[in-house]
Amino acid sequence: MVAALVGDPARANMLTALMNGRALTASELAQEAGITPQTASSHLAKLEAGGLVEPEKQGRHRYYRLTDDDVAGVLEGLAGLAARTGHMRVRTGPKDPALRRARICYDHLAGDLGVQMLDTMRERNLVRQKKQDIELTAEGERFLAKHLQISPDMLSHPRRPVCKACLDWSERRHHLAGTLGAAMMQRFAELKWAARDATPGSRVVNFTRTGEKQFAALFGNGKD
Amino acid sequence: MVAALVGDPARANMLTALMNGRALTASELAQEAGITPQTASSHLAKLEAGGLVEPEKQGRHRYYRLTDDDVAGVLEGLAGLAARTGHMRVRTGPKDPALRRARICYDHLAGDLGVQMLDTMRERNLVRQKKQDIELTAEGERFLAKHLQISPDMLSHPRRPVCKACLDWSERRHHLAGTLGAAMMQRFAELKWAARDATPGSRVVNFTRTGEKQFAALFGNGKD
DNA sequence: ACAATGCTTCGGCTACCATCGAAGCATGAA
DNA sequence: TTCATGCTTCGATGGTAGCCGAAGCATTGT
Repeated sequence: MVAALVGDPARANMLTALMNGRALTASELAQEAGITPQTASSHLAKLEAGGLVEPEKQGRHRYYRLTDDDVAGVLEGLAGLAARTGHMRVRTGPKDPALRRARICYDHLAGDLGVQMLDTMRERNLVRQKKQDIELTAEGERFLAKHLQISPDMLSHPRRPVCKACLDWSERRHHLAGTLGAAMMQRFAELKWAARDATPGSRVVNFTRTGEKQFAALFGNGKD
Repeated sequence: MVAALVGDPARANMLTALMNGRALTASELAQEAGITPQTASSHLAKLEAGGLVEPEKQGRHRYYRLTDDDVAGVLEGLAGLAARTGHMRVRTGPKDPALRRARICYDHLAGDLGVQMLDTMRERNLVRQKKQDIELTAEGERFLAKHLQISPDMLSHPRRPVCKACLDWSERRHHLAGTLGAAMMQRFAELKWAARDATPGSRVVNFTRTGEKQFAALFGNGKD
Protein backbone atom coordinates (compact mmCIF):
# COMPACT_ATOMS: atom_id res chain seq x y z
CA MET A 1 0.00 0.00 0.00
CA VAL A 2 1.28 3.39 -1.03
CA ALA A 3 0.09 5.19 2.08
CA ALA A 4 2.26 3.03 4.29
CA LEU A 5 5.27 4.23 2.34
CA VAL A 6 4.40 7.85 3.00
CA GLY A 7 3.44 7.02 6.54
CA ASP A 8 6.92 6.42 7.84
CA PRO A 9 8.43 9.63 9.23
CA ALA A 10 11.83 9.14 7.64
CA ARG A 11 10.34 8.53 4.21
CA ALA A 12 7.91 11.38 4.66
CA ASN A 13 10.80 13.71 5.33
CA MET A 14 12.56 12.52 2.21
CA LEU A 15 9.48 13.01 0.10
CA THR A 16 8.89 16.44 1.54
CA ALA A 17 12.45 17.36 0.68
CA LEU A 18 11.76 16.30 -2.89
CA MET A 19 8.56 18.30 -3.12
CA ASN A 20 10.34 21.24 -4.70
CA GLY A 21 10.78 19.14 -7.81
CA ARG A 22 14.54 18.96 -7.72
CA ALA A 23 16.48 15.73 -7.47
CA LEU A 24 18.58 14.92 -4.43
CA THR A 25 21.25 12.31 -3.84
CA ALA A 26 20.69 9.40 -1.48
CA SER A 27 23.11 10.92 1.01
CA GLU A 28 21.37 14.25 0.99
CA LEU A 29 18.06 12.58 1.56
CA ALA A 30 19.57 10.59 4.40
CA GLN A 31 20.72 13.76 6.08
CA GLU A 32 17.39 15.37 5.39
CA ALA A 33 15.63 12.56 7.21
CA GLY A 34 18.24 12.38 9.94
CA ILE A 35 19.15 8.77 9.29
CA THR A 36 22.23 6.88 8.18
CA PRO A 37 22.90 6.20 4.50
CA GLN A 38 22.21 2.50 4.79
CA THR A 39 18.82 3.11 6.32
CA ALA A 40 18.05 5.68 3.68
CA SER A 41 19.04 3.21 1.02
CA SER A 42 16.49 0.78 2.32
CA HIS A 43 13.79 3.43 2.34
CA LEU A 44 14.62 4.64 -1.13
CA ALA A 45 14.44 1.13 -2.48
CA LYS A 46 10.94 0.84 -1.09
CA LEU A 47 9.87 4.21 -2.42
CA GLU A 48 11.20 3.24 -5.82
CA ALA A 49 9.39 -0.08 -5.72
CA GLY A 50 6.23 1.81 -4.83
CA GLY A 51 6.66 4.07 -7.80
CA LEU A 52 6.87 7.24 -5.78
CA VAL A 53 10.42 8.16 -6.69
CA GLU A 54 12.72 7.30 -9.55
CA PRO A 55 16.49 7.26 -9.57
CA GLU A 56 18.94 8.73 -12.01
CA LYS A 57 22.44 7.46 -11.86
CA GLN A 58 25.19 9.97 -12.33
CA GLY A 59 28.72 8.93 -11.60
CA ARG A 60 28.87 7.50 -8.15
CA HIS A 61 25.83 9.48 -7.12
CA ARG A 62 22.26 8.42 -7.30
CA TYR A 63 19.81 11.22 -7.72
CA TYR A 64 16.23 10.66 -6.71
CA ARG A 65 13.23 12.68 -7.78
CA LEU A 66 9.47 12.33 -7.44
CA THR A 67 8.12 10.20 -10.25
CA ASP A 68 5.70 12.79 -11.57
CA ASP A 69 3.28 15.53 -10.63
CA ASP A 70 0.60 13.06 -9.62
CA VAL A 71 2.75 11.91 -6.75
CA ALA A 72 3.41 15.49 -5.73
CA GLY A 73 -0.31 16.16 -5.92
CA VAL A 74 -1.24 13.32 -3.63
CA LEU A 75 1.43 14.40 -1.17
CA GLU A 76 -0.02 17.88 -1.25
CA GLY A 77 -3.42 16.45 -0.52
CA LEU A 78 -2.14 14.49 2.44
CA ALA A 79 -0.42 17.55 3.78
CA GLY A 80 -3.71 19.40 3.43
CA LEU A 81 -5.55 16.83 5.50
CA ALA A 82 -2.81 16.87 8.08
CA ALA A 83 -3.02 20.63 8.32
CA ARG A 84 -6.69 20.54 9.27
CA THR A 85 -6.11 18.54 12.43
CA GLY A 86 -3.36 20.91 13.50
CA HIS A 87 -0.97 18.04 13.10
CA MET A 88 1.02 20.18 10.72
CA ARG A 89 3.87 22.07 12.23
CA VAL A 90 3.84 25.81 11.95
CA ARG A 91 6.65 27.24 9.97
CA THR A 92 8.79 29.29 12.29
CA GLY A 93 12.26 30.46 11.50
CA PRO A 94 14.31 29.23 8.58
CA LYS A 95 12.98 26.70 6.11
CA ASP A 96 16.33 25.10 5.43
CA PRO A 97 16.34 21.88 7.46
CA ALA A 98 20.08 21.87 7.91
CA LEU A 99 19.92 25.37 9.31
CA ARG A 100 17.14 24.37 11.65
CA ARG A 101 19.05 21.39 12.89
CA ALA A 102 22.39 22.91 13.79
CA ARG A 103 23.87 26.34 13.20
CA ILE A 104 26.14 28.94 14.70
CA CYS A 105 24.57 31.56 16.92
CA TYR A 106 27.39 34.09 17.41
CA ASP A 107 29.90 31.51 18.62
CA HIS A 108 27.80 28.70 20.08
CA LEU A 109 25.56 25.92 18.90
CA ALA A 110 21.97 26.67 17.99
CA GLY A 111 19.11 24.86 16.28
CA ASP A 112 17.47 21.63 17.21
CA LEU A 113 20.70 20.12 18.49
CA GLY A 114 21.51 23.18 20.54
CA VAL A 115 18.13 23.14 22.21
CA GLN A 116 18.39 19.43 22.71
CA MET A 117 21.78 19.79 24.33
CA LEU A 118 20.59 22.28 26.92
CA ASP A 119 17.49 20.21 27.55
CA THR A 120 19.54 17.16 28.35
CA MET A 121 22.02 19.08 30.47
CA ARG A 122 19.19 20.50 32.52
CA GLU A 123 17.54 17.14 32.80
CA ARG A 124 20.71 15.53 34.14
CA ASN A 125 21.41 18.31 36.60
CA LEU A 126 24.55 19.42 34.82
CA VAL A 127 23.14 22.92 34.94
CA ARG A 128 20.40 24.69 36.83
CA GLN A 129 18.31 27.25 35.03
CA LYS A 130 16.21 30.10 36.37
CA LYS A 131 14.73 32.04 33.50
CA GLN A 132 17.69 33.32 31.56
CA ASP A 133 20.24 32.62 34.27
CA ILE A 134 22.00 29.31 34.12
CA GLU A 135 24.60 28.02 36.53
CA LEU A 136 26.90 25.07 36.18
CA THR A 137 26.58 22.42 38.89
CA ALA A 138 29.44 20.47 40.44
CA GLU A 139 28.11 17.49 38.58
CA GLY A 140 28.24 19.51 35.40
CA GLU A 141 31.85 20.44 35.98
CA ARG A 142 32.82 16.81 36.35
CA PHE A 143 30.89 15.93 33.24
CA LEU A 144 32.61 18.60 31.15
CA ALA A 145 36.04 17.66 32.42
CA LYS A 146 35.51 13.99 31.77
CA HIS A 147 33.88 14.02 28.37
CA LEU A 148 34.97 17.26 26.77
CA GLN A 149 38.17 18.15 28.62
CA ILE A 150 36.75 21.50 29.62
CA SER A 151 37.85 22.88 32.99
CA PRO A 152 36.07 25.73 34.78
CA ASP A 153 39.09 28.01 34.75
CA MET A 154 39.01 28.03 30.97
CA LEU A 155 35.59 29.63 31.13
CA SER A 156 36.10 32.66 33.33
CA HIS A 157 35.83 35.98 31.58
CA PRO A 158 35.78 39.51 32.99
CA ARG A 159 32.61 40.65 31.30
CA ARG A 160 30.85 37.58 29.97
CA PRO A 161 28.87 35.01 31.94
CA VAL A 162 29.85 31.37 31.84
CA CYS A 163 26.32 30.24 31.08
CA LYS A 164 23.43 32.09 29.53
CA ALA A 165 20.12 31.08 28.03
CA CYS A 166 19.70 32.22 24.45
CA LEU A 167 16.31 32.02 22.75
CA ASP A 168 16.58 29.84 19.69
CA TRP A 169 15.41 31.34 16.45
CA SER A 170 13.88 28.28 14.87
CA GLU A 171 12.91 26.27 17.92
CA ARG A 172 11.65 29.15 20.04
CA ARG A 173 13.22 27.57 23.07
CA HIS A 174 16.47 28.16 24.92
CA HIS A 175 19.88 26.92 23.95
CA LEU A 176 23.17 27.41 25.78
CA ALA A 177 25.22 30.58 25.25
CA GLY A 178 27.97 32.20 27.32
CA THR A 179 31.62 31.21 27.50
CA LEU A 180 30.63 27.60 28.14
CA GLY A 181 28.46 27.48 25.04
CA ALA A 182 31.31 28.89 23.01
CA ALA A 183 33.86 26.51 24.54
CA MET A 184 31.71 23.49 23.85
CA MET A 185 31.17 24.48 20.23
CA GLN A 186 34.90 25.01 19.84
CA ARG A 187 35.56 21.63 21.36
CA PHE A 188 33.13 19.97 18.97
CA ALA A 189 35.11 21.46 16.10
CA GLU A 190 38.46 20.38 17.54
CA LEU A 191 37.19 16.84 17.99
CA LYS A 192 36.03 16.84 14.37
CA TRP A 193 32.51 16.21 15.53
CA ALA A 194 31.20 19.20 13.65
CA ALA A 195 32.32 22.04 11.44
CA ARG A 196 30.81 25.14 9.97
CA ASP A 197 29.64 24.69 6.43
CA ALA A 198 32.23 25.62 3.83
CA THR A 199 29.83 27.84 1.93
CA PRO A 200 30.81 31.46 2.57
CA GLY A 201 28.36 33.22 4.84
CA SER A 202 26.56 30.03 5.75
CA ARG A 203 25.77 29.53 9.41
CA VAL A 204 25.00 25.86 8.99
CA VAL A 205 26.94 23.48 11.22
CA ASN A 206 27.53 20.07 9.73
CA PHE A 207 28.04 17.19 12.10
CA THR A 208 30.20 14.29 10.98
CA ARG A 209 28.76 10.81 11.31
CA THR A 210 30.89 9.95 14.28
CA GLY A 211 30.35 13.41 15.66
CA GLU A 212 26.63 13.01 15.51
CA LYS A 213 26.92 9.71 17.27
CA GLN A 214 29.18 11.05 20.00
CA PHE A 215 26.95 14.06 20.46
CA ALA A 216 23.89 11.87 20.70
CA ALA A 217 25.63 9.67 23.26
CA LEU A 218 26.19 12.68 25.49
CA PHE A 219 23.14 14.80 24.80
CA GLY A 220 20.71 12.68 22.80
CA ASN A 221 17.09 12.57 23.80
CA GLY A 222 16.28 9.41 21.92
CA LYS A 223 14.12 11.23 19.44
CA ASP A 224 16.60 11.23 16.59
CA MET B 1 0.87 11.93 10.16
CA VAL B 2 -2.24 11.19 8.20
CA ALA B 3 -0.57 8.83 5.77
CA ALA B 4 0.41 6.51 8.56
CA LEU B 5 -3.24 6.18 9.45
CA VAL B 6 -4.12 5.10 5.94
CA GLY B 7 -1.02 2.98 5.77
CA ASP B 8 -2.19 0.27 8.10
CA PRO B 9 -3.96 -2.52 6.16
CA ALA B 10 -6.83 -2.86 8.59
CA ARG B 11 -7.54 0.85 8.57
CA ALA B 12 -7.15 0.99 4.81
CA ASN B 13 -9.80 -1.69 4.43
CA MET B 14 -12.14 0.23 6.66
CA LEU B 15 -11.65 3.43 4.72
CA THR B 16 -12.12 1.66 1.44
CA ALA B 17 -15.37 0.24 2.71
CA LEU B 18 -16.50 3.77 3.48
CA MET B 19 -15.53 5.13 0.09
CA ASN B 20 -19.05 4.80 -1.29
CA GLY B 21 -20.11 7.62 1.01
CA ARG B 22 -22.29 5.52 3.23
CA ALA B 23 -21.86 5.04 6.94
CA LEU B 24 -20.98 1.72 8.55
CA THR B 25 -21.14 0.53 12.13
CA ALA B 26 -17.99 -0.25 14.08
CA SER B 27 -18.78 -3.95 14.01
CA GLU B 28 -19.31 -3.97 10.29
CA LEU B 29 -16.05 -2.18 9.74
CA ALA B 30 -14.37 -4.71 11.99
CA GLN B 31 -15.72 -7.54 9.88
CA GLU B 32 -14.79 -5.68 6.73
CA ALA B 33 -11.22 -5.46 7.91
CA GLY B 34 -11.17 -8.98 9.30
CA ILE B 35 -10.34 -7.94 12.84
CA THR B 36 -12.04 -8.13 16.23
CA PRO B 37 -14.28 -5.31 17.46
CA GLN B 38 -11.84 -4.16 20.09
CA THR B 39 -9.06 -3.78 17.57
CA ALA B 40 -11.41 -1.96 15.24
CA SER B 41 -12.40 0.34 18.06
CA SER B 42 -8.79 1.31 18.54
CA HIS B 43 -8.36 1.98 14.84
CA LEU B 44 -11.53 3.98 14.58
CA ALA B 45 -10.48 6.14 17.51
CA LYS B 46 -7.27 6.95 15.67
CA LEU B 47 -9.03 7.64 12.41
CA GLU B 48 -11.42 9.94 14.22
CA ALA B 49 -8.56 11.73 15.96
CA GLY B 50 -6.94 12.15 12.58
CA GLY B 51 -10.07 13.71 11.19
CA LEU B 52 -10.58 11.08 8.53
CA VAL B 53 -13.88 9.71 9.80
CA GLU B 54 -16.63 11.01 12.02
CA PRO B 55 -19.08 9.04 14.10
CA GLU B 56 -22.83 9.26 14.42
CA LYS B 57 -24.35 7.63 17.42
CA GLN B 58 -27.59 5.79 16.88
CA GLY B 59 -28.90 3.73 19.77
CA ARG B 60 -26.23 1.30 20.73
CA HIS B 61 -24.66 1.49 17.30
CA ARG B 62 -21.95 3.82 16.18
CA TYR B 63 -21.99 4.67 12.53
CA TYR B 64 -18.81 5.96 10.94
CA ARG B 65 -18.52 7.86 7.69
CA LEU B 66 -15.74 9.68 5.92
CA THR B 67 -15.47 13.24 7.19
CA ASP B 68 -15.97 14.90 3.82
CA ASP B 69 -15.20 14.74 0.13
CA ASP B 70 -11.67 15.96 0.62
CA VAL B 71 -10.82 12.83 2.52
CA ALA B 72 -12.43 10.71 -0.14
CA GLY B 73 -10.51 12.62 -2.77
CA VAL B 74 -7.15 11.99 -1.17
CA LEU B 75 -8.01 8.32 -0.75
CA GLU B 76 -8.92 8.23 -4.42
CA GLY B 77 -5.57 9.72 -5.24
CA LEU B 78 -3.72 7.18 -3.16
CA ALA B 79 -5.68 4.40 -4.80
CA GLY B 80 -4.71 5.85 -8.14
CA LEU B 81 -1.04 5.74 -7.29
CA ALA B 82 -1.41 2.22 -5.95
CA ALA B 83 -3.11 1.13 -9.14
CA ARG B 84 -0.10 2.10 -11.21
CA THR B 85 2.15 -0.36 -9.43
CA GLY B 86 -0.34 -3.15 -9.97
CA HIS B 87 -1.72 -3.57 -6.49
CA MET B 88 -5.41 -2.84 -6.62
CA ARG B 89 -7.95 -3.83 -4.04
CA VAL B 90 -11.23 -5.53 -4.70
CA ARG B 91 -14.51 -4.31 -3.35
CA THR B 92 -16.98 -6.84 -1.98
CA GLY B 93 -20.54 -6.53 -3.23
CA PRO B 94 -23.78 -6.21 -1.21
CA LYS B 95 -26.18 -8.95 -0.18
CA ASP B 96 -29.84 -10.03 0.02
CA PRO B 97 -31.85 -7.84 -2.40
CA ALA B 98 -35.22 -8.35 -0.68
CA LEU B 99 -33.77 -7.23 2.62
CA ARG B 100 -32.30 -4.17 1.01
CA ARG B 101 -35.56 -3.20 -0.63
CA ALA B 102 -37.92 -3.28 2.34
CA ARG B 103 -37.57 -4.52 5.88
CA ILE B 104 -38.56 -3.85 9.47
CA CYS B 105 -36.31 -1.63 11.52
CA TYR B 106 -37.59 -2.11 15.09
CA ASP B 107 -41.20 -1.30 14.16
CA HIS B 108 -40.96 0.92 11.11
CA LEU B 109 -40.16 0.63 7.44
CA ALA B 110 -36.54 0.53 6.35
CA GLY B 111 -34.61 -0.30 3.23
CA ASP B 112 -34.77 1.30 -0.17
CA LEU B 113 -38.52 1.97 0.13
CA GLY B 114 -38.15 3.43 3.61
CA VAL B 115 -35.47 5.84 2.50
CA GLN B 116 -37.47 6.69 -0.58
CA MET B 117 -40.52 7.42 1.55
CA LEU B 118 -38.74 9.91 3.76
CA ASP B 119 -37.10 11.49 0.74
CA THR B 120 -40.45 12.14 -0.87
CA MET B 121 -42.01 13.37 2.35
CA ARG B 122 -39.20 15.84 2.77
CA GLU B 123 -39.40 16.87 -0.86
CA ARG B 124 -43.10 17.63 -0.59
CA ASN B 125 -42.77 19.53 2.68
CA LEU B 126 -44.71 16.96 4.65
CA VAL B 127 -41.83 16.98 7.13
CA ARG B 128 -38.89 19.23 7.88
CA GLN B 129 -35.59 17.68 8.84
CA LYS B 130 -32.64 19.13 10.71
CA LYS B 131 -30.00 16.48 11.12
CA GLN B 132 -31.64 13.78 13.20
CA ASP B 133 -34.61 15.88 14.23
CA ILE B 134 -37.70 15.71 12.07
CA GLU B 135 -40.93 17.60 12.56
CA LEU B 136 -44.27 17.08 10.89
CA THR B 137 -45.68 20.08 9.00
CA ALA B 138 -49.30 21.13 8.86
CA GLU B 139 -49.28 19.99 5.30
CA GLY B 140 -47.96 16.66 6.47
CA GLU B 141 -50.75 16.27 8.99
CA ARG B 142 -53.35 16.86 6.27
CA PHE B 143 -51.61 14.37 4.02
CA LEU B 144 -51.57 11.65 6.68
CA ALA B 145 -55.19 12.18 7.63
CA LYS B 146 -56.37 12.14 4.04
CA HIS B 147 -54.40 9.19 2.66
CA LEU B 148 -53.62 7.02 5.65
CA GLN B 149 -56.24 7.97 8.21
CA ILE B 150 -53.59 8.87 10.73
CA SER B 151 -54.35 11.70 13.13
CA PRO B 152 -51.72 13.52 15.22
CA ASP B 153 -53.26 12.51 18.54
CA MET B 154 -52.61 8.88 17.71
CA LEU B 155 -48.94 9.65 17.67
CA SER B 156 -48.24 11.24 21.02
CA HIS B 157 -46.17 9.16 23.37
CA PRO B 158 -44.64 10.07 26.72
CA ARG B 159 -41.14 8.89 25.95
CA ARG B 160 -40.92 8.56 22.22
CA PRO B 161 -40.72 11.30 19.60
CA VAL B 162 -43.25 11.45 16.80
CA CYS B 163 -40.61 11.69 14.12
CA LYS B 164 -37.00 10.66 14.17
CA ALA B 165 -34.35 10.12 11.54
CA CYS B 166 -32.95 6.64 11.61
CA LEU B 167 -29.87 5.73 9.65
CA ASP B 168 -30.74 2.99 7.21
CA TRP B 169 -28.70 -0.17 7.41
CA SER B 170 -28.51 -0.96 3.72
CA GLU B 171 -28.91 2.46 2.17
CA ARG B 172 -26.88 4.34 4.73
CA ARG B 173 -29.26 7.23 4.49
CA HIS B 174 -32.06 8.28 6.78
CA HIS B 175 -35.49 6.75 6.92
CA LEU B 176 -38.41 7.68 9.18
CA ALA B 177 -38.64 6.31 12.71
CA GLY B 178 -40.60 7.43 15.78
CA THR B 179 -44.26 6.87 16.52
CA LEU B 180 -45.18 8.15 13.07
CA GLY B 181 -42.87 5.69 11.38
CA ALA B 182 -44.37 2.90 13.44
CA ALA B 183 -47.93 4.05 12.79
CA MET B 184 -47.37 4.24 9.06
CA MET B 185 -45.88 0.77 8.95
CA GLN B 186 -48.80 -0.55 10.97
CA ARG B 187 -51.20 1.14 8.58
CA PHE B 188 -49.49 -0.43 5.59
CA ALA B 189 -50.04 -3.80 7.19
CA GLU B 190 -53.68 -3.10 8.02
CA LEU B 191 -54.33 -1.96 4.48
CA LYS B 192 -52.78 -5.21 3.23
CA TRP B 193 -50.19 -3.22 1.36
CA ALA B 194 -47.35 -5.08 3.00
CA ALA B 195 -46.60 -7.78 5.55
CA ARG B 196 -43.59 -9.08 7.34
CA ASP B 197 -42.12 -12.19 5.80
CA ALA B 198 -43.36 -15.41 7.35
CA THR B 199 -39.89 -16.78 7.89
CA PRO B 200 -39.10 -16.68 11.61
CA GLY B 201 -36.53 -14.05 12.43
CA SER B 202 -36.70 -12.53 9.00
CA ARG B 203 -37.02 -8.80 8.86
CA VAL B 204 -38.02 -8.72 5.20
CA VAL B 205 -41.21 -6.85 4.37
CA ASN B 206 -43.12 -8.10 1.34
CA PHE B 207 -45.34 -5.66 -0.52
CA THR B 208 -48.45 -6.84 -2.35
CA ARG B 209 -49.05 -5.77 -5.93
CA THR B 210 -51.72 -3.27 -5.06
CA GLY B 211 -49.73 -2.20 -2.04
CA GLU B 212 -46.71 -1.48 -4.14
CA LYS B 213 -48.82 0.56 -6.53
CA GLN B 214 -50.51 2.54 -3.76
CA PHE B 215 -47.20 3.14 -2.02
CA ALA B 216 -45.64 4.31 -5.25
CA ALA B 217 -48.57 6.65 -5.86
CA LEU B 218 -47.97 8.33 -2.51
CA PHE B 219 -44.22 8.13 -2.13
CA GLY B 220 -42.82 7.04 -5.49
CA ASN B 221 -39.91 8.83 -6.99
CA GLY B 222 -40.51 7.64 -10.54
CA LYS B 223 -37.44 5.45 -10.57
CA ASP B 224 -39.25 2.15 -10.22
C1' DA C 1 47.52 0.17 -9.12
C1' DC C 2 45.56 2.15 -4.81
C1' DA C 3 42.65 5.02 -2.19
C1' DA C 4 38.43 7.63 -1.48
C1' DT C 5 33.69 8.32 -2.01
C1' DG C 6 28.82 6.92 -2.64
C1' DC C 7 25.71 3.55 -2.14
C1' DT C 8 24.02 -1.10 -1.18
C1' DT C 9 23.49 -5.64 1.25
C1' DC C 10 23.54 -8.45 5.30
C1' DG C 11 22.75 -9.52 10.17
C1' DG C 12 21.14 -8.56 14.58
C1' DC C 13 18.92 -5.55 17.69
C1' DT C 14 15.16 -2.80 19.36
C1' DA C 15 10.92 -0.37 19.58
C1' DC C 16 6.66 0.19 18.19
C1' DC C 17 2.05 -1.10 17.22
C1' DA C 18 -1.48 -4.11 15.73
C1' DT C 19 -3.86 -7.76 17.78
C1' DC C 20 -6.77 -10.27 20.94
C1' DG C 21 -8.76 -11.87 25.70
C1' DA C 22 -11.08 -10.17 29.43
C1' DA C 23 -13.52 -6.85 31.71
C1' DG C 24 -16.12 -2.43 31.88
C1' DC C 25 -19.83 0.83 30.17
C1' DA C 26 -23.78 2.18 27.68
C1' DT C 27 -28.01 1.40 25.42
C1' DG C 28 -32.09 -1.05 24.51
C1' DA C 29 -35.19 -5.15 25.26
C1' DA C 30 -37.89 -8.29 28.29
C1' DT D 1 -35.03 -4.78 37.73
C1' DT D 2 -32.29 -8.32 34.67
C1' DC D 3 -30.45 -9.76 30.38
C1' DA D 4 -28.46 -9.07 25.76
C1' DT D 5 -26.04 -6.38 22.45
C1' DG D 6 -22.65 -3.02 20.78
C1' DC D 7 -18.71 -0.77 21.72
C1' DT D 8 -14.78 0.68 24.47
C1' DT D 9 -10.76 0.27 27.69
C1' DC D 10 -7.06 -2.35 29.81
C1' DG D 11 -3.21 -5.48 29.74
C1' DA D 12 -0.16 -8.58 27.62
C1' DT D 13 1.83 -10.68 23.54
C1' DG D 14 3.98 -11.16 19.14
C1' DG D 15 5.31 -9.82 14.55
C1' DT D 16 7.14 -6.53 11.88
C1' DA D 17 9.84 -2.84 10.30
C1' DG D 18 13.07 0.74 11.18
C1' DC D 19 17.62 1.26 12.47
C1' DC D 20 22.63 0.86 12.58
C1' DG D 21 27.44 -1.61 12.29
C1' DA D 22 30.13 -4.02 9.32
C1' DA D 23 31.25 -5.44 5.05
C1' DG D 24 30.75 -5.55 -0.05
C1' DC D 25 30.38 -3.33 -4.79
C1' DA D 26 30.83 0.36 -7.90
C1' DT D 27 32.70 4.56 -9.61
C1' DT D 28 36.02 8.18 -9.69
C1' DG D 29 40.32 10.37 -8.66
C1' DT D 30 45.41 10.17 -8.00
